[in-house]
Amino acid sequence: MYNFKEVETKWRGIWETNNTNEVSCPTKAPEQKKVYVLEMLPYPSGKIHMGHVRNYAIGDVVARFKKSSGYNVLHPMGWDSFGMPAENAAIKHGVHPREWTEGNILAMKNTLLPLGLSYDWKREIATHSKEYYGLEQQIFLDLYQRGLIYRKDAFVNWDPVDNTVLANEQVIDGCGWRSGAPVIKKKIPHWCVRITAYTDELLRNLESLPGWPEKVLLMQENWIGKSEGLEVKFVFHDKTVSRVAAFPDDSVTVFTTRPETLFGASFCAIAPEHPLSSFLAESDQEIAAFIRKCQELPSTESAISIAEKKGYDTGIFVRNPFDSKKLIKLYIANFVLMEYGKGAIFGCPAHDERDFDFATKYELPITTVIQCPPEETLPYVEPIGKMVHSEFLDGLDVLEARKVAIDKAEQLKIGVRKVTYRLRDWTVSRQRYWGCPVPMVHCPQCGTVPLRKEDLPVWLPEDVDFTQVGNPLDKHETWKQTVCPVCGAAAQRETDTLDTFFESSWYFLRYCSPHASEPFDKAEAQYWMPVDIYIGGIEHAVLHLLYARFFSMALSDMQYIDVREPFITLLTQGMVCHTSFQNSQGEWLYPEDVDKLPDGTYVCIETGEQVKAVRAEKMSKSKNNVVDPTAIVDAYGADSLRLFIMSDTPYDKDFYWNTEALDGAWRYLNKMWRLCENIMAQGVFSEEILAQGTAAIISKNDAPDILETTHVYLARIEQSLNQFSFHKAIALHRELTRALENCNFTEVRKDIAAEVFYIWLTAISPVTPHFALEAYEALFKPRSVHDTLLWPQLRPELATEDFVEIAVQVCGKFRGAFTAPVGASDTELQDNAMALENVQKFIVNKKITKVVVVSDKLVNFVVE
RNA sequence: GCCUGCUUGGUGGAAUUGGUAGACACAACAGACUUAAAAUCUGUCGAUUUAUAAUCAUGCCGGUUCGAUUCCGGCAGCAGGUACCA
Repeated sequence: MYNFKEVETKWRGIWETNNTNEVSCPTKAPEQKKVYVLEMLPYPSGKIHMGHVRNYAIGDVVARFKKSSGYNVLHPMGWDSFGMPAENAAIKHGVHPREWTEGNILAMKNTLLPLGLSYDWKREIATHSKEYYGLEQQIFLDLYQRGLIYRKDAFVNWDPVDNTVLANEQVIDGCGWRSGAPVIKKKIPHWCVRITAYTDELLRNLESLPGWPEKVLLMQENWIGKSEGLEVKFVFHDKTVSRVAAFPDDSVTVFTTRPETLFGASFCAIAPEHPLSSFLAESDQEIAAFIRKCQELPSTESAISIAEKKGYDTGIFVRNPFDSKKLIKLYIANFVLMEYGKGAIFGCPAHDERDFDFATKYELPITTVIQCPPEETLPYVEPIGKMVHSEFLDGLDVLEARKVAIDKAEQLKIGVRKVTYRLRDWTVSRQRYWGCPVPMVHCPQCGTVPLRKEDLPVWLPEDVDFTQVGNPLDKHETWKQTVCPVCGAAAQRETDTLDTFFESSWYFLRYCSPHASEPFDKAEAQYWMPVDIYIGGIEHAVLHLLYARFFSMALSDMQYIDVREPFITLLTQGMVCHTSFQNSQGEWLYPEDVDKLPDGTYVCIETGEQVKAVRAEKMSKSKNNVVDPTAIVDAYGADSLRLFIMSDTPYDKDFYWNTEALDGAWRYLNKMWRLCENIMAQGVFSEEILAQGTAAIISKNDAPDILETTHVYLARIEQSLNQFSFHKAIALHRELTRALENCNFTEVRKDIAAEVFYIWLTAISPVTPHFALEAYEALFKPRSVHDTLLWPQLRPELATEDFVEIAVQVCGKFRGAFTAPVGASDTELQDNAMALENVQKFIVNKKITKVVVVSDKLVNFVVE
C-alpha cells in the first residue's frame, strides 16, 4: 500500500532543503519567461477552511504546471491581517488584536504547510506588520500630494447608545448588534480616495482584459454605471413669496437619462440629504422629522431599495422646464440618493416602474408621452415608440426625441448634456484600531496637514483598552498628542485607520520585492508584473478588483510602476459547500457527529435522533458545516485532498463536499501506485533509457498503440490544463491509467515504455506532486534527486487520429454511426451513411429534401 | 429592489462552444476472488414501452434552425455583490 505519510513528509523535506520553491531574482535568469501566479491573500480568521484549500490547490496546480513547463514562477502567499474580526475577538475574549491575529496566522500556516503548496515562503507578508503598513503610509502621502485623497463628510451607521460607528455587518434588522438600539445615519468627516479621477480608464480598459470572465467585466461595467443624459433645472414657482425665498438657488437641478419624457413629468423629488431638504428642515419641524425618519434606514443600497417608498410633499411647486405653465409638486423622498446625479429626480410615472408606484400612492397625474403598444399596460418602460403629448417632440422615435430634448434644453440654457457615473469615490476612513493609521495631523493653527515622509511610520500603540466602546485610538491620549509637522505646535494625530481594501490594493506589488525598504523595487516589479493568473472568489468581482486596478493606475502615474492593469487572467472560483445538519431543536451539528443510514436519512451518532439535512450552503462556522483540512490530510494525505478537490467540479462552480468521493480520490492514488509496483516487478527503467526513448525517432507507423494513445492523452491533458479545466484533465488521466493497466508492457520496447510512464507521471504531477516524484524515483532510479518533473515534449505526429466516428441523423435524430478516415469527402460520407440499415429504415419511400454533411462529424438526411 | 451568474441521471459532472446527451467519477445493485471481511477485479446503472428497437428527457413556457444542454424572448428557484464582512 502507498504510504502517503512517509512519502509526503519526505518530499516536503526535500523541497525545503533544496529551496525548490524560492524564485531567483530576475537578473539571474533574464532569458527565462516568467509567470506570476497569485491567489487572493486570506484574512487570518483562525482556520484554513476548504474554500481556502480549493483556492490554493487551483493556484498550485497552475504554478506547478507552469514551472514544469519551464517558466520562472512567482507564487507567493501572505496574510490580509488587519480588519474587524480581530477587534471583535479583543472585545469578546479580551485578547489583543495582534496576539489573536498572529496566533491565527501561525495556526493557518501550520495547516497550509502539509498541503505541499509550492509557495516561496521567504516572500511571505502580513499586512499588519510594521514593514507593510509603514510603507503603505508613504503611498497614502503620495496619493494625497497628488490630490487623490481628500476630506469629505459621509454618513456612517451610528449606534446612539454605544456612541460608536458600526459596520454594515454589525447592524442587524436596523439595530446595533451590541446595544440593540435603533441605528441612525450620522455624518462625520472622512478620508476619501478620488477613484473617480480614473473612471474613464477603469471603464475603457475593461475591453482590454480578455483573460477576465465576461461576467466580472459586466459587473464592473455596471458598477461604474456610465449613463448619458441631461442635467436640467426645475425653477421654483413664485420664489419670492414662497418658503424658498431665502434659499440661495432659484431652482432644483435634476439629472435624467430619459429627458424625452419631460413632458410626462408629474413630480420632482429630492434626497433627504439634499441642501434644500436641510434648508427646509430648519424652519419646519415636520420636514425635519421626516428627514430623521429617512435616516433611520440603514445606509446600504439594498435596504434603501427594498424599503417602502415614502415621500413628503413640501408644498413647493416647480415649473416643467419645457412648459413653465405646468406646475409640479416637489417631494422629499427616501429613495432618492444624494450620491448619484444631483440628488434630485423628476418622475414620469407612465414610463417608469418606481415613478408609477410613487404617483399611484400619492395620487399624482400620469401622462403618457410614449405611444404604448395596445398589448402593454402602464407603466410602459421600453424606450421604443413614437412620442405623444410632447409638443415639439411629438411623432419622433424615443431615441431621436432624447437627442432633440437635450439639444433644446441646451439651446434654452435650462440644461446641459451630461455624462454621469454610478461609481463614487472610495471612503477609506475607519473609526477603528486594527488598521493602518492615517498619517495626518490636526493642528489648531495649520488645519489638517500630512506628516512628512521622514516622520513616518506612525505605529499603532500596543497599549489599548477594549473595555470601552468606540475607537481605542481616539481615547489613547499619549498616542494622540503630537506636534504639527508644519509649525511645531502641539497637535493631534488623526485617529482613523484605513479600510483593509487599501492593503489588498497593492500587496501583489509588494510580493515582487517583499524586503525592499521602499514599498517596492521598481526593477523587480517591472519583471514580475503584471500578475499572469489571479485566482480568488467571485465575491471580489467588483470592490477589491476595482480598487486594485485603480491603485495600479495611480501608482503608475506616480512613476512607481509601468503597469496599468495588474491582472491579466482572472479565475473566479466557486464556493465550497457542505450539507448542514440541524436537529429538532434547530441546533447545527458537525458533519462528523452525524451518520448516514442506508435509507439515505441522517441521525445524530450520540443520541440516535434523526436530523434534518439542509442542502448545500457555503461552509461557515455558524452552521457548523465546516470540514477541517488537517483531519483530512492526516487520514488521506495532501495528494488525495488536492486530487479530490480538483476533480469533478469545474473550478468556477460551487463545490459540494462529499466524503465518499474523497475515498475515490484516495483509491485512485493507490491504483496508480499499484500500477507502478506492477511495472517495477518487470524491472525498472533508468534515466538513460528514458533519454533514448524520447530521442528515438519513431514514425507513426512504427509506434506501438500505447505510445500513440499516451500522446493523444498528453495533448488533451495539456489542452485541459491550459484552459484551466482541471477536472477534465483528471478524468482524462484516469482514462490514460486504464489504457496503461490494459497494456502488456512485456511486449513493449523498454525505452518506449519509459516514455509512456514518464508522460503518465508528469501529467498528474501538478495535482499530486508528492506521489509523482516518489513514483518517478521508484521507476527511474535517478542518480540525483529531482524535485520537479519537466513537462514532456508532445509529439503531435503521434497524437493525431486517423479515423473518426461519423454520426448519421435523419431529420436531426440520431439513427446510426460509422467510422471513416479523417478528411473523407462529403459524397463518400453521404454514401456510407445512406447504406446504414437503420438509416434506410427511416428514409425508404421518403423524399430526401436536403442533406447536411459536416466534415469529420456528421451526415443529416432531411426527409419530407 | 438593482447588477451578475447558475439550474443536465440517486449524486458531482462531460458534451472539442449549434452536430451521437450522460465521458470520468461517487453511490447503489449483481458477480469473481476470500473460511470471512477488507482491498481488488468484472458487469448493470435516466424514464417509459408492445424492449435486437422506439418514444420521452438537460428547471418551466415559447421562438430561431435540417439539428438547441448550447442561440433568442419570457418565467421560476437558488447563489454572489450591493460601496464599513473580507
